[in-house]
Amino acid sequence: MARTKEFSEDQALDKAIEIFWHKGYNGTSAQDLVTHLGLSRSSLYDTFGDKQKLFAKALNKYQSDSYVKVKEILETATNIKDTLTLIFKLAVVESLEDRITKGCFMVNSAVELAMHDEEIAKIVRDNQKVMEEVFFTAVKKGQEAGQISTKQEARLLARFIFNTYSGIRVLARAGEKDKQVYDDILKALFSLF
Amino acid sequence: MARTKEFSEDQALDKAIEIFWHKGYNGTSAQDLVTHLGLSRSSLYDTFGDKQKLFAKALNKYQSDSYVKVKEILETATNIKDTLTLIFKLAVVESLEDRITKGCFMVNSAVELAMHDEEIAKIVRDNQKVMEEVFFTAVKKGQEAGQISTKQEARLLARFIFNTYSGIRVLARAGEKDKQVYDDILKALFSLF
DNA sequence: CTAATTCAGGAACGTTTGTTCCGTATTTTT
DNA sequence: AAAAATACGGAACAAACGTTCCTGAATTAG
Repeated sequence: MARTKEFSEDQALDKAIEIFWHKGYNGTSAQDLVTHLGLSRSSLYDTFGDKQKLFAKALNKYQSDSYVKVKEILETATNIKDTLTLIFKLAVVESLEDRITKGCFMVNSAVELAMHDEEIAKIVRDNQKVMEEVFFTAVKKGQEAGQISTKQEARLLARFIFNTYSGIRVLARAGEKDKQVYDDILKALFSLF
Repeated sequence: MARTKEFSEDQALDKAIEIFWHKGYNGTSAQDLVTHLGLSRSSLYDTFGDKQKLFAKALNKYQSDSYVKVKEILETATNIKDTLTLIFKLAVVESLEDRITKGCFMVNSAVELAMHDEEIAKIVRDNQKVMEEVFFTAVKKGQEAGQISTKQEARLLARFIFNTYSGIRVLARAGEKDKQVYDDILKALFSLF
């Protein structure tokens, strides 16, 4: 029927994630998107609708990608406590290294947009729900295997893990570069397990 | 020499805190400021310079006000653990009640601007420093009085308190309305004390 | 009362914003 | 080969942006 797209929609979305992650929704202009995605304005609008729709699609992809990643890691883990430690240590390394996409795209979007955009708010809340569930399942498994203390309920620990993660990502976004600060937080978190 | 101002600069700043807190920096337009502060454009710019300067002044006032408040409460406290519990329970109530200025203005600003505005980044980092110090002093006092466990170092606990607070404020900003979620987080936090 | 000063309101500025439209190139189907 | 359909680049759009300037009113000092 017609010409084929010269770009991959998925790759374009990854580029959109990058620039929105770095600059936020309101901080990213249409020109920024054209430049960073390497598409013309028409292709961009023909493919994704408008800026808000593109943002929602990008955030959805980010949530899906990161969810699948964490879920897989935890489901194939033999020692839950060690694996959780690994996940958090990786988050710390990322926080200290990355110079562009600091923090967490989901946390940033929650703070900037959840109050003002119901579609984004729903993505954020859904992410929270499924992430809590992933942690919950993992903690439960860890408790049954005797790797995690049963002093606290699995639900409570799952929620606390998620909350601590959010805090760390804010810290990273604020530019905290002292590894000791992160390590203290991790030490405190894992003292509960 | 001349006419006196018809408005209080301090009250105007409080209004600026409100609107910036609610909408963020990039989400707040000059017209929003004029409308919400009740000043003319000229008065606004004559008094505060420009939007960025007004924001920085507003954030500075917010940090100063909230710092003084927490510091006073903790310094006059007879039981540190109970007082910390009270502070966090109040934060939860605010998170559940407030419909406008959800979350924490400092956390929101850190996420939105710290990477892109060095002046704001400095305010955020300074706030982090002094808040950690307030918590540190309080925890230390609590440990010496036997109100807080000495199983963890005071420095570590102070950092963890701050981090958990950030997380809670993100949760509130995301629109979490389930009190049980907040209570679980608080229960986990205080199980460390 | 006059002069000096600073106020407040609103028009106006040039930019930048997000979005649309048009002309052309390219590919696929008939 | 012709026709249909879509991608592309860039010009063009109105609206909103942050900021400045101009006007006249108000207040105080001399």
